[in-house]
Amino acid sequence: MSGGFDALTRRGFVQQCTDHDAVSRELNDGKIVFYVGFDPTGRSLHAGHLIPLFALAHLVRAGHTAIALVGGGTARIGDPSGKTEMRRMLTVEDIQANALSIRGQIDRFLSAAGASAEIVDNADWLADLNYIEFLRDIGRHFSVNRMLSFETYKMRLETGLSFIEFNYQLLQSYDFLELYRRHGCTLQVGGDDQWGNIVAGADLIRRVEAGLAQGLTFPLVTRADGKKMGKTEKGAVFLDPELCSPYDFFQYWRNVPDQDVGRFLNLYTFLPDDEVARLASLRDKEINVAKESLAYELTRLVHGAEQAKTAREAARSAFTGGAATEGTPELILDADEIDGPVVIIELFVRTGLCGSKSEARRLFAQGGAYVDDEALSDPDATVEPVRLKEGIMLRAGKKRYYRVVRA
RNA sequence: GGGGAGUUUCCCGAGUGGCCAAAGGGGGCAGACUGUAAAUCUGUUGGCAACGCCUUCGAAGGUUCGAAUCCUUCACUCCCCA
Repeated sequence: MSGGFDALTRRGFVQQCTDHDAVSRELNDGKIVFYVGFDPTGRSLHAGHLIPLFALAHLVRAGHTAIALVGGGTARIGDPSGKTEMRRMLTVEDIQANALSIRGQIDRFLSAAGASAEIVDNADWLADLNYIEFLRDIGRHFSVNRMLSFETYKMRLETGLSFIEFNYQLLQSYDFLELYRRHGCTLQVGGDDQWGNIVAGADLIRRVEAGLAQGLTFPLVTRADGKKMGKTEKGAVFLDPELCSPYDFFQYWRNVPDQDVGRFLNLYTFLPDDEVARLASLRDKEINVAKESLAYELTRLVHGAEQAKTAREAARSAFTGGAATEGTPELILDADEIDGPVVIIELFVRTGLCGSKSEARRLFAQGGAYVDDEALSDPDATVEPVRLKEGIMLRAGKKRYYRVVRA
């Protein structure tokens, strides 16, 4: 197995390298140990973490050994890179719980992707560090002058940077050193916002161990329409099905801007190059086929083939006229809470289709409320209990569906 | 430690005693157009038992017929000096 670097390049994963020649040689012809870090600042990974996960899988498939580092130690500090404000501090318990669930997600994704990685937590070596020793052994290698010149700190110097966050780079560099020592890890990969931290780590290894380590970053993916990648009105596109249902996950990718389709197929699927090229060349209406493939492939990797098929079918039937039943979110009403006609506005609110009754009234007034594909305008409209037994399909606007049934 | 500026509805940002549920922009939602895309145009955007009522302008008090706007204390943020 080889050609790891070429594969990454071809697919658009390479943004910057510390030493292009060395990195490409090692990844193409050698077998190395590399690592990528994930911060457990939330309970679930989200769309933004997919790039490192895919890159990791590509490299493992090419014969390299991967370490996925969960930053249970560094999460206690917060990475200022690319941020405008300090993050809310999390409790140690939260971080541990997050770390646990993120480990599971990494495992699940990688096995679906036909790869594997050793998962480590930097809390193991950071949590009990001795401050004085750390300053003497590690801190002395860092120049404040040089750190301040890094782009990642520029923004924060405008708005304010606390000392604790300023230390983040030292800790991440120390991680790299620690993995170099323990596992012979000679490459760190990560998003381009991590460039400064990665370079600092490679420097530290050179200074302390006289060793040679490299770094490689991925582009920070943006959308052609300028919307934030992996963000919807409701929040981030999480991998956890409880935070973002497989259907919503599927729909997010199904609705990506045209211009992004080719690039995303390369980054977010393992479809072979020629298939990607074929799909990416589709135009106009046809491009919807490509979008569906993108959404299906990615949903399959994250949620499994069953969920992916269900989501695809639900989406298809929802948008080709007939309202879907499977895969559409469903609200089940207890029989004993129904004792007469039910006001439909209430149902829009209960299902979460509308955030409040006022919002629901507005929806009705603007002609965006449907029950079983019939537009409703009367805000006082009700449904008979008999009909609820069969189940009714609520719809808000063109894309949001919810099924309501009486138990 | 000293001095200064600030904290407004999802975000940015106006508003300095009644005409303020609070300008404008962004975002969101809905409608038209479409390809479940983009762009564009229109409407809408605190809540409710809704021509009225209730809650909101960092927190708590106070002045006033009446406060986002004035006073007091507290919290947090930023800037300058040490």
